[in-house]
Amino acid sequence: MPRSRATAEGLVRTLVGALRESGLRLTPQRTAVCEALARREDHPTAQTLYQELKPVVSSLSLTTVYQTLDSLVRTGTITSLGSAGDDSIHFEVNTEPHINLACLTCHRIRDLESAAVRDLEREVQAAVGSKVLSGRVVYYSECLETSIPRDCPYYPAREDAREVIHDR
Amino acid sequence: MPRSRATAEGLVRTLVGALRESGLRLTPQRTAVCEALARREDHPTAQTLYQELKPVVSSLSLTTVYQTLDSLVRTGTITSLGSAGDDSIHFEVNTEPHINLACLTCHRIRDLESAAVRDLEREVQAAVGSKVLSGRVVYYSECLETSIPRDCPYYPAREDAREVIHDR
DNA sequence: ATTACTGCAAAAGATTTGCACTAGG
DNA sequence: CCTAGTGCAAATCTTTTGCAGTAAT
Repeated sequence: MPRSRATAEGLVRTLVGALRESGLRLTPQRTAVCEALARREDHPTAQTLYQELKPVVSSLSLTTVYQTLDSLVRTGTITSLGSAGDDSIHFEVNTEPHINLACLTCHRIRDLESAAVRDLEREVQAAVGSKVLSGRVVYYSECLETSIPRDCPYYPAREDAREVIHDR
Repeated sequence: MPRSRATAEGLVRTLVGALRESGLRLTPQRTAVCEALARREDHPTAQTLYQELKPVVSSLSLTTVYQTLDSLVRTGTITSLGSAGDDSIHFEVNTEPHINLACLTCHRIRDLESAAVRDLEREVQAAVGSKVLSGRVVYYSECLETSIPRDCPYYPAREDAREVIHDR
């Protein structure tokens, strides 16, 4: 289900707000990154965001994308999911407890609703003295195993297919 | 709870056996990596294993450690947990469904029993058509938040202080 | 005005790869 | 034997850092 415009706009406000509240300055570059994050339905990497934004915001550097993502992670408004079989870090804007299913074929990540994950959060926090900052629940599925690549939920597994699929 | 000798020996057999059954040759280097994995109680990285084994098995290269770990992951006998706040990949020998709690201070990972995680496995497999190969449930806690480093559940970061210090 | 933020280029690291040699089976 | 496996060094690639110029507040 695609994210509604209203939701996306709310997200931008959340992200930008988080930065401002952290005492960080509101630059056009940072705003652009926040907007892209709110707009996208997938789990982009720094490179992905950079490639998307660079043509539009020519005064943008990869360094700033990394820096902004880092700041957002520290505010807790986005989450770092780690690798999805490729070797780059994917980010998650959906902070609701849920399952991430990473496809080792196309390196895309799908979100799954899950009641059990909500229990987990509680379980973990209860078991730990220190504060739990974030968590990730990632499962890996190998679409090639089906012998029918098309069975990959995100088929076709092309690197450039990212913008085509919206199954967040 | 330390791993009993009997368990550790069983583990070595499991790991070595998995390699053999994959049609891979049994070299002293691979055996050494399996033994180290079975012996350790933590979640080592390739570098950690290399540093531990190199003095003993001088004919060991980092390349081989990586290659062996990769093979083991593919057999499903060990799991890749991803980063723990440092930028290296930690491996998990315990394939039982459980929670991994990573400390962002010392970059070590603790295992937590969890009934909910077992439910998760089922939930995920049910929701997906393709085969789920592996999964990881990792939560991050920031011990520094307590302002008392000693509150880190893993403090002090003694024996493998190498893993502990580097804060990229 | 301050001084945080930015882009760029270089650095840092972790992991991978090419290759010729070595040794399992 | 035969070819998979190995070490080494170089290569890759992602993420980080140093620095001097630029702009948000």
